[in-house]
Amino acid sequence: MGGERKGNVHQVKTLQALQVARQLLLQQQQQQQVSGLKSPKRNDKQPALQVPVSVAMMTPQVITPQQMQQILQQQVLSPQQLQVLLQQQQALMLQQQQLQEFYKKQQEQLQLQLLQQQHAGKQPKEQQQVATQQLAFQQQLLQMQQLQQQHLLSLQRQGLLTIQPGQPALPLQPLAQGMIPAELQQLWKEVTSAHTAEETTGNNHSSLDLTTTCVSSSAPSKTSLIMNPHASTNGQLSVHTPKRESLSHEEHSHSHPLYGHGVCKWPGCEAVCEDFQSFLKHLNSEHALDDRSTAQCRVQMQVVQQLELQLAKDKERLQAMMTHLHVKSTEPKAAPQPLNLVSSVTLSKSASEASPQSLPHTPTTPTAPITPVTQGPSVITTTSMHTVGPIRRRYSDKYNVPISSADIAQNQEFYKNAEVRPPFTYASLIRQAILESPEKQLTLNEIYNWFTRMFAYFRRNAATWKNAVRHNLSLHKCFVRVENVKGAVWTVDEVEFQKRRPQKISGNPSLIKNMQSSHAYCTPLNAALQASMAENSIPLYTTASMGNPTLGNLASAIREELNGAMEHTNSNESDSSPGRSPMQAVHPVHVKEEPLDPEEAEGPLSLVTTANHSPDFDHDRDYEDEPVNEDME
DNA sequence: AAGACATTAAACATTT
DNA sequence: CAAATGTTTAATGTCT
Repeated sequence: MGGERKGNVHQVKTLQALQVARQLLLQQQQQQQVSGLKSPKRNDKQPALQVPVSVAMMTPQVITPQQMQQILQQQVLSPQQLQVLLQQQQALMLQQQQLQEFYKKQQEQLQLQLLQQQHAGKQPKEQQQVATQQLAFQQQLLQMQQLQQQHLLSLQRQGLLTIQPGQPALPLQPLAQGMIPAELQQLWKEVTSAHTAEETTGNNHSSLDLTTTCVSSSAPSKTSLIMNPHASTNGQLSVHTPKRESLSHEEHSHSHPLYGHGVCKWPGCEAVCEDFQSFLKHLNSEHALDDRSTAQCRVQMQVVQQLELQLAKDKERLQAMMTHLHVKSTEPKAAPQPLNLVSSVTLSKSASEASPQSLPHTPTTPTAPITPVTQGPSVITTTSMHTVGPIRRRYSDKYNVPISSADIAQNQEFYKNAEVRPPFTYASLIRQAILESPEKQLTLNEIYNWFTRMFAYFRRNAATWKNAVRHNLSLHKCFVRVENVKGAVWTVDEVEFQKRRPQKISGNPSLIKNMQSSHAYCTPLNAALQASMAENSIPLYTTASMGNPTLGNLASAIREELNGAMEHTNSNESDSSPGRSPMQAVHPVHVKEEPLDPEEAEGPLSLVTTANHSPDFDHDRDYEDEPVNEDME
């Protein structure tokens, strides 16, 4: 039964550092989330409550803030994404405000009527009638709001969120506590019941009352998640009017969360209230517990929920990252301690076990001698370095586990900074370097640069690995040297390259899988990718064309849905969506069939050359200047 | 246990 | 000539 992974304080903190925006909304929850943790899964030896704490402590020690930042920036949410999110929210707020104003007027009139009637005789029945009228307005308003919300949600989804059907809003309570006064808590409950039900279940509108009508609906087609962002599953705002009966209008407002700096903090309302009294007055009059407020509240809840989900995911991811990093090397340079492989063990649980002291010495971890790996079907690809190819399995992977790396981008970043030997063969790396270049050809020196740029590990022992690179270039037929005006450049003969792959990795399906996942998206992009895919996919599949990318997307979409990971969509190409059947290997598009003799044919590369892949990246260029390496050896 | 590959190291050969 | 590039050969390890 598990409780998903629990959030960890430290993670939250880290996130905050980077994402100030989110912080605002999350602050409250964060504290409560910690306390809200329950059922600490099996933690080896610590009491449940300690878990989060211990983890919190560990982080800072293990990873430097800079590192974390880098990681977070790339992985979790790009600043752009954040901005988008923020903007959207703001937009929503504005809209709400406008609507409110409009609505306010309407209401005022009604209120007047109400008052009159009340005056006459406090007849609840009459009120009800009036209320009915109000409902008409409210209904409209709600509809509009819902539409807005839906829009927002869909946007969010596109940009960075996925709401998991299976994951009911995390800690609801905290949420309520954090920002909703007592009276609203009731409201919350009401809403929640229906809300959660729908969130989790899908749509059962059974409980809807007024507004429900328009919104929601649309059976969430999983496939559409990615492809049609508009059909947002969560879009269903399932408005079920809480016809709440009695609410304690006695807001024990001590320090009201809705009041601050002399302004009403009700979403979309910024009414200025001189003092607390006037605020209360305002609150009662303008934000009485009516349908409008309810709707607003709901919206807010959604927002919060979204954020919470996001946070949860990010946390999880962060956890995985930390675990991963913790395992491999604590810090880029001089990593005396052999890192503990500990954590990696169970990603899911990582949190709990992330033992307290991240100190160098491995804690009594049970799973001592484990290789750093994740459990599931992990992948190796890297965003930019889409799949490098054959993995160099050596000491480590006896345990058949492929290599960790939840996120590609991660890896890349990771290798860039950590002096960890990349698990790929020289040949693969060289090929990767070449294919990544706009011209698909590099001079030896450029290859060197790529190595040093992409891998911290290769910033040492230059003589050694450079020799290896040279050796590989000469040794393997797949690398073809092409004379050039100002020298010679190296290119890759994909056919040749593939020729020798077969027996190698064939055994590892997961790898294959991985590779492909990345294709789907970038297919059109550059041949390089395709080539890389081909490489992995092994000759066997080569021919099998996957035809429509739709499938790919679909598959990944579903996949995503399951995993619920998809925020970093923006990385132009590539995307790490694990999963995909091996048979869908995409075959290299331009690949020429016949292996020509590398001997005198300078054109072996014909396969690749064609691609005029977008020069989007010139990044290669800028490295020449910097002598980076050399120094050391 | 053998064979295929990788990685390293190093001797040479060629170019720049 | 020195350094950068390329080629080769060999020893050693890792897998399958």
